[in-house]
Amino acid sequence: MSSRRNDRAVGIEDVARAAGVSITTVSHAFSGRGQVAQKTRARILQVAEDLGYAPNRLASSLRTRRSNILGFVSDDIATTPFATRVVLGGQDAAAERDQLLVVVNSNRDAAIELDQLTALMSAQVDGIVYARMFHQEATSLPPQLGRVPTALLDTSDPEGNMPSAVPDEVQIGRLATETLLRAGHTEIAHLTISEPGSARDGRIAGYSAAMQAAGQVPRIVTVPEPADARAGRAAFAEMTQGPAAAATGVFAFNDPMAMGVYQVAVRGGIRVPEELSVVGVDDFEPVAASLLPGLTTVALPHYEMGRWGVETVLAMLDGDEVPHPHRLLRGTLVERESVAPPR
Amino acid sequence: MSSRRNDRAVGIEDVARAAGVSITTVSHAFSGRGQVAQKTRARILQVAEDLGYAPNRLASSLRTRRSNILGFVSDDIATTPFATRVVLGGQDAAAERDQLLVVVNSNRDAAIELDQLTALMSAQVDGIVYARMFHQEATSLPPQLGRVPTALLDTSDPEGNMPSAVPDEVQIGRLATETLLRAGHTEIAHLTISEPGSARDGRIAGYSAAMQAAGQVPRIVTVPEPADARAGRAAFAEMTQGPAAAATGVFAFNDPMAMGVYQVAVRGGIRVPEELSVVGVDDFEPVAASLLPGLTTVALPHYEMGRWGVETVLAMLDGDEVPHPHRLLRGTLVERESVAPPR
DNA sequence: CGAGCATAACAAAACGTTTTGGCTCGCGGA
DNA sequence: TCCGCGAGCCAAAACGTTTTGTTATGCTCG
Repeated sequence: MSSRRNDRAVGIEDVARAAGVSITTVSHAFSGRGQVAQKTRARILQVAEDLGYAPNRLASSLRTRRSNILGFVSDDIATTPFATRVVLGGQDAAAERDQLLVVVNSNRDAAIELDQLTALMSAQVDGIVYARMFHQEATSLPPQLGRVPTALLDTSDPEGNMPSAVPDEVQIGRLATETLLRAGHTEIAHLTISEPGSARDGRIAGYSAAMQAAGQVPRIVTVPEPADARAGRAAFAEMTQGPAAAATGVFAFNDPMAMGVYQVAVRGGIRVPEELSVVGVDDFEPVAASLLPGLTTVALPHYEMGRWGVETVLAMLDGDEVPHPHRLLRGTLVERESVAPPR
Repeated sequence: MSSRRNDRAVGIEDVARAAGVSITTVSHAFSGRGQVAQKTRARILQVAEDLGYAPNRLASSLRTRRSNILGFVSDDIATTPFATRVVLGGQDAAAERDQLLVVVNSNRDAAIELDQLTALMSAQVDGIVYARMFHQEATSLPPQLGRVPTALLDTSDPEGNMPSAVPDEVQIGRLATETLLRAGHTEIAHLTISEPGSARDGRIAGYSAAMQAAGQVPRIVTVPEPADARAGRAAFAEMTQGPAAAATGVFAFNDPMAMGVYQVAVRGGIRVPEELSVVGVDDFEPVAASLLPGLTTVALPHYEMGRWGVETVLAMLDGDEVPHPHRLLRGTLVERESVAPPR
């Protein structure tokens, strides 16, 4: 009733008529492309404003062959909360550059993924950022990819044609370990999972390197489970029975595992951080900040990855050279209260 | 090198030429609209397939005045993890109906929100689902809204023009309370926040109603803080000092607060669920499932809200009557191990 | 045997922009 | 006085579809 929903929206022609100029001139006034007198331009803009004119992006996309839409496809946005942050980074970068971001997720179903990719292509997206939250390994990428400028997140292109960004897992492992070393710990255990993967392997490598550099012996405890609180409990329990029982510092593969460590520690009367220092990886707020004491942890560069993804695709569209065909993004330390000097 | 990226994409005209028919006939063959002989149709589809033809949605949108794009605007997708689930519900519903969903979020900044709404309108979205994760109160909605079919989530339209859906907070409060009652508890406290809001108020109402119906006296403990683990700790500590000290069951406003209860309980040597039963609200997996013991909690109908949103907008576009102008969505109980009969 | 009628196909207009290639002034210089 | 030129504007062609209105081709029926 209030708004006249059924009226044909006001178009460039209405503005032209109202301003007493041609369509061409209105277009020029907006884009600043041709020659249009200051006075005319001002009048046109005013009229457009009055009429509430907003250019129809569909039409202009059709003509310019540029939709200003980017696709963001992820294999899992639901179960891992980190996905949210990479999407967020992508959205922010897209918004800054006036692009629309269409986020689709396949729930790890290859068939769905293919459908969605075709849907995106059909919608004439200018580019795609493709994120693999789940299996990070460079398994075969969908063939649809690459018909349009594409950037890869959390995975890489076996053929090396597409730019990609992943977290620098080795640096992350080193940073976590060094945090404990710097606090004065010498007996430091790394609790992780047994299933190989670049996150696991890299963090182990970083941990080992840091320990060796400090002249300490690495002690790695693995459990054959998904990396959650239960795994943390199991790993910590196992640690206290083995050669790493004397550890005063624990580097957990991720925050949920660190949470598990807290749980068995508190039950065993072990106080964090007085008797046991722990550091995690993720900075998954609802967990890390809620823990008591707050968990010191290495934040993964998820937001940055998202940004990098759309910025890179945009750069490719502009014809720019992509500076880093494969980029490692650093983790950063978030200090809370779970690390203290050993007694 | 592999794909010819710069070639003009194959269009309907290429298919027509290759199949030896007119553009019109190709279009008909795809849409099933006009009269086209079975044989011709089959040939056209085959040719299209061979050529890898996919219709240009931009062009068809322009012509049909239907973009098949929906906007999903949320005021906060980042900090609340629930947002993810409503977005997911929306995405699934959109994918099923072959719509693209553009998710934008304003981080609670009204100016940004306005920009994004204009961007969406300019992109000719067919409809909008507008979610208010943050302040649920029906504060003034942006005027841009309603120029296009719109559904509201987690808020409602003061003027009653737009359909909306919110969680049935009263039912949720009642369900949580009844879970404890059913287990045999009679002394049940409700830990919540002091700042009014429909979630808080509704859950209090549901709690009180359930208690009264059971002939028990409601005991509500409030703390003036954001509803996180810290608040849970504070509320539980306060509870043990007051008239509710004898409570054997606790209904926490949400999962993080329940987590806080766990924390002070374990420190006080109170065992969950043997000596204390607790139920939360959210079913925020990474917390609820990780807690030890697993938290029994009422899952909010977020995924359903997301679905409802896009389905409702789509129904409006189809000209259907919307059956529930304002809809209450029920929470469902997720049973884990934090509830047991009192001793 | 011709009128009437499906069926199958097509040409052309439209959707709302951008862009190319003019056209028309008015003015300065020769 | 005429030419050349830049500034300012415009008409029309594209972009890739859908849809409207038309035409051609048999067939059926009276």
